[in-house]
Amino acid sequence: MQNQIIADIFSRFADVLEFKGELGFKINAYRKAARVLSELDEDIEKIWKEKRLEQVPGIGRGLAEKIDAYLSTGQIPQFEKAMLNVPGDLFKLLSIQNYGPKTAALAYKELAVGTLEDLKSALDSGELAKLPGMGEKKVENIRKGLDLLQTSESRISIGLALPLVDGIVEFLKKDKNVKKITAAGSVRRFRETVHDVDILAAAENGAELIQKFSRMPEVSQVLGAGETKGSVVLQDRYQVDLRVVKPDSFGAAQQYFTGSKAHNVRLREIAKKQGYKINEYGIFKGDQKLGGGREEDIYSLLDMQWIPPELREDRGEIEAALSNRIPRLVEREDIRADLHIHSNYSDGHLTLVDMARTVASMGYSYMCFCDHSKAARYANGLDEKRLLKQIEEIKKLNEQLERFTILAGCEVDILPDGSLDFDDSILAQLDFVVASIHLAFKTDPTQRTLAAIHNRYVDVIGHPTGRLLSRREGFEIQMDAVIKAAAQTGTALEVNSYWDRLDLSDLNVKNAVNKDVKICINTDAHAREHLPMMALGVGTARRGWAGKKDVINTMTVEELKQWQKRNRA
DNA sequence: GCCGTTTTCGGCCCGACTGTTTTCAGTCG
Repeated sequence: MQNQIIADIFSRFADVLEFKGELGFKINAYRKAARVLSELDEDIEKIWKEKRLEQVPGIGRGLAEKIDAYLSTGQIPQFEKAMLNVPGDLFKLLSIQNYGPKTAALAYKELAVGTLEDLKSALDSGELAKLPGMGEKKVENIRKGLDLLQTSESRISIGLALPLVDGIVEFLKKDKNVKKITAAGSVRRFRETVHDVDILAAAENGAELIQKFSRMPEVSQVLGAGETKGSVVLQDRYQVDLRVVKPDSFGAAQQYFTGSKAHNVRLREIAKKQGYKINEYGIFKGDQKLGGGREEDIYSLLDMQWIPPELREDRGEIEAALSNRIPRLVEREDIRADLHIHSNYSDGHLTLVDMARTVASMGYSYMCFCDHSKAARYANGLDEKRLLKQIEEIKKLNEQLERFTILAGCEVDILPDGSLDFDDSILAQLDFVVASIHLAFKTDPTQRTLAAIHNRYVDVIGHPTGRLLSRREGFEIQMDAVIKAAAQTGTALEVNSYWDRLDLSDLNVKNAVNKDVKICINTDAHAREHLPMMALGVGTARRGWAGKKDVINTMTVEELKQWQKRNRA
């Protein structure tokens, strides 16, 4: 798929246009096309061959011609030409806070600032300060922006951002001035990684609260602090923004600051057509404020369903809400079991009984131990003998339990030749089987996964793409083929909730659910503290439009056993 | 650049904060 490559080209071209001072609308057109392309589930090359490019939203005649040029010759002449007179490091330079396209263009023209090193020299020598419109503070802010770029995390995993938000919310909640407070932005939408953390509060005295916020002990830098908006850096790494509004605007502000930007733009266009105006203070007709205290006010006045935050990405949710087709998404409370949990039989930290007790205390009605198989030597994987011993121990534990069931399963390795690490005669003795790739990532992961899907005992493919958000791309696996095969056999695909995995991703979930493939949301917990990450997996599944019926671990244990018969019979 | 039950031309979301201004431009979300 060349979709992402072309999306990146358009996105870079938008930067170039911005640097050259082109019209904002044109720049937006490129950015929108880049976003649509990167989220498209169909191969752009196929669409191109079938001459359907202009049917893709955001692609018109001009961009279709550029895609055509790229796919036939590997080049876009306009882009090559436009690249000639821009700084080599333009894309890095533009990512510096407080150093926008206008300033970058001026510094390039006057001082030939083309790289991060050039910029640092121009700052140190005082040359930058001599440019028109530059003052002492502006220069200082650019220096801060450059420092921040080099020290801060560019994107934080949702698994790290959520606890950060919770901590700040708890701290600010103690202020009597605060009427309401909540996460907003991409954290509320449960994006897998976030650029910064947004918090929204309702209070009468905004300036006072923002002062308190900017003086929190973890704050290492204050980027701004006004009456409604404060922005700080925590521990030199994480940017956190706080917005404060009056209580009667809280709902409108929640809508506004939850985004996404693309979602909001669409919503405001619709509002405008209907004669309304939306901003962070409310929804208005003329000078009259019609609502804003509750987020539902906005959507209902526009004659559409309220949209869960996880769907607000302009991926079809607005059309669905206008025609009453927003699905009832899976919720954390729907999850009856965690079906991929490790014990100290392999590389988990707890004994079977200790882990089972903890899982049971979380309100689940059953669970499954899935320890590693023997090929996973680094993880103390189980051979046949130890696996059978574990099955026996689980049987005995079940005899002592009421109203909670432990399933005996395994996370069996998919070997480089596509076979599984245990024979079918062993797998047949298990209650539940997750099959995963842990080694030889470059050895034909697609064919190996397909082979595992076709094994009658495999219930779920574990972390199907193998990605680690902070460390590595997934292996090169053809998800469309995997989804198609899973649809045929009824095999489920895992949403692994571990903060660094979130695998499947939201878009892959959406594609799978569209093809009626079942999802299994698991924590892959190796320790007690991993269990609450179920919320991250549920958030990811919701972003993929998954409903309760799409998720197998919302079933009762009896229903699950019935479901397994589709293959095993 | 895209797009069209107001339009094939003329629209294209809306506001806060900062700094350097003396009424506003640049940046950001």
